[in-house]
Amino acid sequence: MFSPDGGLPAAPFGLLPDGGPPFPRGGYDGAAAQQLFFPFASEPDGARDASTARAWLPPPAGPPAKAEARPARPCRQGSPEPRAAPPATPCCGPAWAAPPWPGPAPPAATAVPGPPFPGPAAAAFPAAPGHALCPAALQPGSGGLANLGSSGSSSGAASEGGHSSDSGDEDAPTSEELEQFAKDLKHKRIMLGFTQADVGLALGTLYGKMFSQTTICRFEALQLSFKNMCKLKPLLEKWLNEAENTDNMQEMCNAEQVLAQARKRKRRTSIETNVKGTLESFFRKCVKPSPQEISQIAEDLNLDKDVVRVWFCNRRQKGKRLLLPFGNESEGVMYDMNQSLVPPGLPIPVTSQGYSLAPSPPVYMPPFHKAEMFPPPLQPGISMNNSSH
DNA sequence: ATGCATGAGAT
DNA sequence: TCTCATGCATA
Repeated sequence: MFSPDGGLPAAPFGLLPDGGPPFPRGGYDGAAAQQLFFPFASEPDGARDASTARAWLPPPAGPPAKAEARPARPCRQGSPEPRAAPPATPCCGPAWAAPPWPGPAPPAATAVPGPPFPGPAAAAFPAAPGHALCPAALQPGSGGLANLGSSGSSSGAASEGGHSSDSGDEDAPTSEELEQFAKDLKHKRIMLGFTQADVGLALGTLYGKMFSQTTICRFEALQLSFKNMCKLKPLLEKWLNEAENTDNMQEMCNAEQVLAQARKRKRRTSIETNVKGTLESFFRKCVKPSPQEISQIAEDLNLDKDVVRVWFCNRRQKGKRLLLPFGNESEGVMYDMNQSLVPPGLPIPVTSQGYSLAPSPPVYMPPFHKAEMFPPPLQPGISMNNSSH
């Protein structure tokens, strides 16, 4: 384990004079705070322990028992995911604190102008009995999906920033609905014997926009932005409806889409734990170091500059998931991503991965305001200048 | 399930 | 150059 205090690899960085703000740059502008992420921590290990498992309890009716757990395994095609055994006991709820999303449907909804998805979902998609499951057949008619086909890139759907808080778009699901749906989806999916990868593939077959296991996983775990969740929900809703009403689901999954993604991807860098710890401490000092600073850090840590840059980007993204958004003061934290994330006095939990997870259970973070922001409460031992003595 | 990477669009 | 959505690769 890596302890930020003592164990820190003597960070030889010349930068970050212990005194003032290590990095001059400010960072998070309003925009950052806008894209709300679910605050539930979804840390790999213990981070998400029992203590946080509060939000969702197994459906009263004893979850697994639920249904026609059809033995038939719809589609098996190398999806690595070990078809989870029926959740004998839903002990695995991704404990996530009260939905941090803004109650009133945020802009996102606009992205999916589709039908209102009435509670029971799917009404819009009568699960055509003999549905050909042909992508084309399912295309847009219904409405919202059309949007998806596009880019697949963030802005594609995200660009709807505006949202005309009136008229027909009031159908943006509430956080509760999303939460419930995600839960439902996962449960039913498992009951039906599909893996997350299967679902992602099926979406491609059905709607021409395929998603990875990762995305489905994140959806179920509510680890996407509210906007993103809103965008995907209709699709998954339809998939679910299809899956429950058709026997040909296999076909949808089988999708010959063996997309030859021969795109050479940079080999994933594996950052050592202690190095991560160092990066983490830098992050606590400044979430958005300047290019020069990044270079410096990279040099000091013997990492590629891009690796460091990307690390910070990802860390910021992750950070948003761990923090409650502004404007949610009632239960949230007013962290200022510009600088430190660590409130004074609060010990910094460190995961097995050496990450400091400010709020394990986000809800526990005492609310405080920007005004009360403090200087970078660096851990004594983490001093960036290796002056631990 | 999640860490690191990519790429489009926004700034 | 950043954010955001997304995915490959891997723990």
